[in-house]
Amino acid sequence: MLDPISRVRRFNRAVTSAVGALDTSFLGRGRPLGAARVLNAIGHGRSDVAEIRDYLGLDSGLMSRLLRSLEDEGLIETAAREDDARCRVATLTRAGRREFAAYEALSNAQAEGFLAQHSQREALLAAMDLIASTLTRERVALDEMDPRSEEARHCLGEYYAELGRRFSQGFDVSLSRDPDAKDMRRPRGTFIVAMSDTLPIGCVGLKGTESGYAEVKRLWVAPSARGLRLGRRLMDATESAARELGISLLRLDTNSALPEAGQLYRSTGWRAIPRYNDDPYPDLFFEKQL
Amino acid sequence: MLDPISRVRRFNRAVTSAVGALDTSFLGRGRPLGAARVLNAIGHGRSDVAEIRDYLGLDSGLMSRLLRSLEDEGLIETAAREDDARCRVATLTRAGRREFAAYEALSNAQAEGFLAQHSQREALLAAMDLIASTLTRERVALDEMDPRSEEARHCLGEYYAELGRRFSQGFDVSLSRDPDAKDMRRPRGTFIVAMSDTLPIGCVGLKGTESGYAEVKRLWVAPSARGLRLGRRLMDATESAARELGISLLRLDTNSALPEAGQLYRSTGWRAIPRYNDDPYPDLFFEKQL
DNA sequence: CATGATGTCTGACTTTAGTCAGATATGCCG
DNA sequence: CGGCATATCTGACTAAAGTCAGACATCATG
Repeated sequence: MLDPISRVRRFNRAVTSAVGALDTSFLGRGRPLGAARVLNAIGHGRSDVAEIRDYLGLDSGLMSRLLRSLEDEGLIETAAREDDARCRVATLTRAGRREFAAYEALSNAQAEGFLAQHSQREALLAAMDLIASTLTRERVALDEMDPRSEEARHCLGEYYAELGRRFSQGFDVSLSRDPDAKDMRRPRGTFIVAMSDTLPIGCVGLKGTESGYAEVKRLWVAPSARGLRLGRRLMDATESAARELGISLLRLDTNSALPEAGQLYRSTGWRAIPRYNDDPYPDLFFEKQL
Repeated sequence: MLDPISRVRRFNRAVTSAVGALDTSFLGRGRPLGAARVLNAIGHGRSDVAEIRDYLGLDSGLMSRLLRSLEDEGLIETAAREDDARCRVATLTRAGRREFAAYEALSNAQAEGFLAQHSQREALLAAMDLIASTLTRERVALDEMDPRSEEARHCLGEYYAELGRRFSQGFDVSLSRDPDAKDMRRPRGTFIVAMSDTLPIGCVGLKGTESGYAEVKRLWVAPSARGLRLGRRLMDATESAARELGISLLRLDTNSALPEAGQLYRSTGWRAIPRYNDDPYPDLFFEKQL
């Protein structure tokens, strides 16, 4: 029972029974699972009824009845949406928020209990991130965001930390030509964050310049999301954004200590060019005509 | 959304929807999940009705009806058990084996599809092993087995391979005092394998000698199962077995290149003693009075 | 403002899962 | 053999989930 397929299936069995246990713990609050799921979806900020229905994959009749039962319990209120009275929005009442908090506490306790099983938390978390990223691969959203947003700053922080580990001389942002945030906002450029569920797992910046080209900066993919071809997707998205912005020439610099990046550029139509700036860190320079 | 709890919960969400997708694919064969699960349990070699019921957590009434429906479909046959006619055993018919094979194919395809998502298969598999071992931690069974069994040989092979990696001079079993299998069988000694589901994830041998003590040999825990205190459980089981066998003094040798092992022995009542054999590999020797 | 599309709701229905109290057959033990 | 335990089966029930057709209000558009 040691071949890859058996190992995946052992994982499936383990996880199936764990999921079942969590569902069972949710039943402890005296309400069927369907209603509990709707309540939790609302608690997590999904207010449009159609969105919840879609998210949970429910029939509209069933959905309507579940909303009614939550209303009867006094946990939610529904109202027509301001801009389109055909649609309904649901919000938690005070009692609903209390009940939602109780479900959150159950979920958190379950998660903590799981982490406590293992004496090497970080290894366990890394394994979970890897699997979650793989499973949600097709659902990774590439969102244009402000480079100063919390998500972007998280990615950049991880990116700098990794450069520090991988460059033999370390990495100090202040010595590098740190791009100005305004150069990575439309219409001069953009900044794209790859979001898997609520977790930022990659980023890339497009920095407008005055020199007839734009630069690709800060391409980073979280360790747990490597191997999923996310770097390529981010680069494709950057090129699309550049075309939209009327940019026809892209440049970037990188370092030979990051071989997977160089590999990606070479395999996607980038051409090595001579050094075009005096940043101390890069030793490889590329260009791509769109 | 980067704190540990959120990461665990992101994993839960990802995995819940994947499990749901597998269930849905099973429904494609025109039979409710309950019946499909029973059929698969039988296909995987569980023939006793009581055992299946216990494994799937089903009520006896429900179980009986599910068996009846599979019988009506011509997929299984039930009969009274030879040695106890109150119990029933179920077996697949020819059609049942075909149907079971179709479910297996679905499971395998799903597993392969998942592996194909990722370009670093081994990392993904290691992550799944780690999580599966953590989740099934309480269900790990410590089974006494023949040291020549397939499970035992797998563990020993992994153990030797790891010593080879960790000893600077490598490891060659033939140079070591490889215990005779018969010394690790009752009543002289024993060999214990830790089984997680169908996967052997650890082992330990108790080797009887003529010298007034028994030796603990071949303590190994799979990398994916480290951090779960399995080594301690294996050692406890060995001590219990030794007591049962009337052994009152245990010895073992180990190497300082395996610090976690030395740490375990020191923290569980073992006392360092002088070298007591001429094996070239160990450099640390311990003894414990039971 | 008529028309068709959209989103929600209601009623009537089915399937699946699960519970529980007996009925029945068999095994074990004195 | 009687009496009790065990394993399964049957019938009668409930709860939850899901399906489907049609009703109704609202929106967008020509």
